[in-house]
Amino acid sequence: MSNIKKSHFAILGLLSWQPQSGYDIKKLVEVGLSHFWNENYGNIYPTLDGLVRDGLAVKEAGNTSGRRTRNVYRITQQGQQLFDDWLAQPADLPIVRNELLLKFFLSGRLPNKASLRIVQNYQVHQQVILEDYRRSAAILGRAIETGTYPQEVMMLLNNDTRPLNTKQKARQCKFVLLTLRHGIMAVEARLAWCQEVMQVLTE
Amino acid sequence: MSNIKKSHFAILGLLSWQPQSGYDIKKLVEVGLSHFWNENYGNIYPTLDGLVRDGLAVKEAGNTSGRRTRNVYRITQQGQQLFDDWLAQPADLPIVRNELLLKFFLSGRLPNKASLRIVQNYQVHQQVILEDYRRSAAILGRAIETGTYPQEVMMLLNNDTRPLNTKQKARQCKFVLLTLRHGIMAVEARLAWCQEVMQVLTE
DNA sequence: GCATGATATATCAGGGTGATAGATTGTCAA
DNA sequence: TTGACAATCTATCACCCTGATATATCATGC
Repeated sequence: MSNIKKSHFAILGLLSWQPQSGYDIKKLVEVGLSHFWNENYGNIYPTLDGLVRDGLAVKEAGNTSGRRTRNVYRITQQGQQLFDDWLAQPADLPIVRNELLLKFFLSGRLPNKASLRIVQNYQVHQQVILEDYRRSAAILGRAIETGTYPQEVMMLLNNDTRPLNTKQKARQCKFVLLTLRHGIMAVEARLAWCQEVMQVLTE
Repeated sequence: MSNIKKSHFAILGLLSWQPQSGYDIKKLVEVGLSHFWNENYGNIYPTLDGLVRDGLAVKEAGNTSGRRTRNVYRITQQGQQLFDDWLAQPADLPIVRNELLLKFFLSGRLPNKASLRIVQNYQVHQQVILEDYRRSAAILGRAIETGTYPQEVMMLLNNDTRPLNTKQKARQCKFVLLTLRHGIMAVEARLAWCQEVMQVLTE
């Protein structure tokens, strides 16, 4: 039962965050949640259909302001109830699949130079990601401090059209920022590991 | 092409580490690699069959010292070549699926108390894992320092039967320890995040 | 002798994956 | 204005991967 329909609940939960389309969900996960979650179309659309079938969400005609028709999904009270139950359950441990670390581990048979090359590659990639995260965090932090939400903030929330009151915005900003902090600290830890390993392997 | 046969190469690489059975592979991954990789039987056995079919590994009758027959797989030169090529390719970024963080994120709609409960749950679990990792790291560190490899070390290497020379043992210990350090630093970062978030949400 | 647990192989339904097709609309420059 | 291009949005597919479980053998201890 552990992994069954985990994405099911994830998508349901994202609808509880705000009503949105399948495309919005994909974007939101890509932009703001990518450091700890992922979803793809092949899963999103069938799941949304399933949610509607089970009465956990309803399909609405989205704001067609000039654009093509959007299917916006809104969570129902029944869906909200089911999601809240799931939220109260203990969660499984994080699942990590780190190909770079696997390569490092399996490079032990070769000379140190090969292992070092892998670590350096790791370092470069994580450095880029770190700067990206820090930039986003700075934008969010500034928005929360000043209480102003410019375009670039709303893009991080993937919410450039729907009106929200200030309190909602501040709350959303806060939780995106807090989870982003998790991503930043994870990346910093990886970079510290790179430093440590390079020292061990070159001494 | 990104994710195709990633496990394929992982298993091939584990055979390059040392010849072993499907059961050994499962154990090795569970014991020593679980913080950054996972494999399961449903994937291991078909993959091993495939490797043999493609001439990348050979199936040998394992040491049946009292036990039931073991199918031990040994990488071929062709397999080694293919694996080394893969090792030299740049790796994809780490994939993380953190259900706890997802729940935290989606609990923003509720009072702080709900979010705090999730973080506390996270903290407890990671604390247990950290102590476990630190225990293993201490054992490995002692073995490398002293050059002695007691039973408990060989269990961490999942190698309690096959004879290896001292140099090989030391090398294996070193790389298990180095990757374990990655796990430790990742868990420490998560715990630091818990601290930070609890402070923010209670102030 | 018998319960229990470790060792070991194998299989399966179905969940999850990336890639991509296809349709529609905004934009911007030539 | 027209055409190229990017962005928006829905949808589907083959295949990989997952967890759970069935089956069998052997060691151990009581």
